[in-house]
Amino acid sequence: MKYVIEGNTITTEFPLDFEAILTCGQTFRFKKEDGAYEVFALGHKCIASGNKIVTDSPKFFASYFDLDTDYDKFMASLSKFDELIESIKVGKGIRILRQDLFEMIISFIISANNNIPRIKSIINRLCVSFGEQMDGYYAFPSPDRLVSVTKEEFRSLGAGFRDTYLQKSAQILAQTDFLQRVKAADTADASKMLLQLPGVGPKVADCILLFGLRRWDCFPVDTWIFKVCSSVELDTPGKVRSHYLKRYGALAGLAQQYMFYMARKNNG
DNA sequence: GGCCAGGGTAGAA
DNA sequence: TTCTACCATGGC
Repeated sequence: MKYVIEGNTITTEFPLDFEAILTCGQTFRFKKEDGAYEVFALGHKCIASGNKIVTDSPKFFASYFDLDTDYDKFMASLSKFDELIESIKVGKGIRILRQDLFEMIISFIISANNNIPRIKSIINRLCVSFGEQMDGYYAFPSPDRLVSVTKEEFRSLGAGFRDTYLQKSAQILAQTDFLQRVKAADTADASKMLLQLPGVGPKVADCILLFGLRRWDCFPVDTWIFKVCSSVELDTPGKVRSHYLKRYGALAGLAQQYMFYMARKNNG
């Protein structure tokens, strides 16, 4: 896989599908503007279209978009499962973004029993209200900033009943060495740790593991995935999860992204 | 107007 | 251990 950084522009020699990458549910901080995507992560911004990424932070976004990873071999490996062939065809441009752990924890606590347009707007208001002002946009707020945000302030962003979860989890993340310890833990231990955060249950923990810690041996089961994957035998989210985790192994998380993307694309 | 959204929690059984 | 009621909010 090859790409070139010249000045503030990254040009890849392979095609990129930003629509697939950004709308498969792993990030909420982007908007489409004149056919291109504006993408925000932590305190960075880029404009992405075609095979080009324009940004003041080219090295950051080369890593963010995971440009050093060859996905062809993963797709070839997963293609031996018949049920995935269609969704891989549809979502073949998907890449798993390398995102910030704290940003993922807060974002996916907000995602619980919520819909994607609303999650995006709540996170946007969170950044505008508490994030550092950059050049024409706002950074994702730091743990040190969110630790002093009140329950009422979280509620006023539209976070609803998630206000106390956000407030309590922000305290833990800002005032302990939780983030460092969970990064160092193996997937099983990291999962147990994440489940102890207020507002983090099995599904949110799996999303944080996959998107914030790059643990691909996870299979988040939300309502969309459950609709597609449940059956007479697999009649609970837990059964769906363990079945596909065993089936896809170290590539389960990537497989889940293909399935999620196609499920949402087919059903609006 | 009821149902749904990238669900989790507390309390009951 | 598993089951239920409840939790804000906006789009459909």
